[in-house]
Amino acid sequence: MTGSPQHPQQQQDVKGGAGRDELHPGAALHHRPPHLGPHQGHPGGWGAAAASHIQSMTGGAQQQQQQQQQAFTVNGMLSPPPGSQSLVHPGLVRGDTPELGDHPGHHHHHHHQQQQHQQHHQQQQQHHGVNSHDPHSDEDTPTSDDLEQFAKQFKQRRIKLGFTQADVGLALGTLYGNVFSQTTICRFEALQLSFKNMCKLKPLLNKWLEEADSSTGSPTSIDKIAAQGRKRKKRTSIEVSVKGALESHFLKCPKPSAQEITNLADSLQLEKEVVRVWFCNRRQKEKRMTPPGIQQQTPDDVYSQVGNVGADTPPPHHGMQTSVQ
DNA sequence: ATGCATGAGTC
DNA sequence: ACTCATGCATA
Repeated sequence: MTGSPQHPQQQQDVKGGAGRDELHPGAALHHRPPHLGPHQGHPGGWGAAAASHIQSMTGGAQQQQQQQQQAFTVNGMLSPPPGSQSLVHPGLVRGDTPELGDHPGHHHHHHHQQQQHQQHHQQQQQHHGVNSHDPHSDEDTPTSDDLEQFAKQFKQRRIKLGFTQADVGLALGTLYGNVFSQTTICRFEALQLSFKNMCKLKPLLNKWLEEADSSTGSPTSIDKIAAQGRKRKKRTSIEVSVKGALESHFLKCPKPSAQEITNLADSLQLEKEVVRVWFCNRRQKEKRMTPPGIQQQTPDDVYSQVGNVGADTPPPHHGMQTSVQ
């Protein structure tokens, strides 16, 4: 056995078809210190929402868009833990805006509605009177809507250019010195990062877009940074039944104490660390732009609920649907 | 595309 | 110990 560990890392990206060689960053590297914006203290829940669910397939320039849809109607009316900030569940419904960069000419909308609850404001700090509301400006802090637009456009162009998410990650390394994995790029496109994180990555990816666009067909020097030599714990696979139990507890108490965790771990026969990490990750998920529980409204669905219009459309339905794709 | 995991920075 | 950014490994 020769032992060829071939790993079919097939991505949904089409590469090679566009005759893509190594892209060459003729702009060399600008040393840009990765500093975070001093604003946004803690975007625990940015509670931003882009309400736009009028999906219309105009034309045929519609790229494949299949995102995750964790079907889990979470926190319908759970009791907020004392002392902790109440979980704001942004009823964020991602809508597809048919107007993308490839559609120059008509741009009409802008309905950014920042629904902020009792939480302290954490974003949208535009003063100094130096910035205007220009969605194309990369100077001011973008809004959730802008990020959505950008992410969509980014994915489209990336695919069009024949680059994979991994390629972009490496390219960013050559351009800025900051390499990113396929995972991060993927999450950016899927808006699965926190608002703050999205804002940080947007300029970089935007720059990459310009570069890739300018030097179309130009070669690049792929930098392969291999800094791998760590003993990473094997990924623990948690059974679905156990996951269900964890989720149930999460709904009750998203932040269990150490004792609770120990207790839970014992009940489920899992390591305490595993349980602790699970809760941490679960909390992070809630804070993403596309929080679990949201369901994308497909054009078909809009007809299924038209019989409910006219009222306030109360969402007191707490059903668990296990539909993941 | 996503689940589990690591580590730096905070509280 | 938690949050937050990020990624390896895996489905």
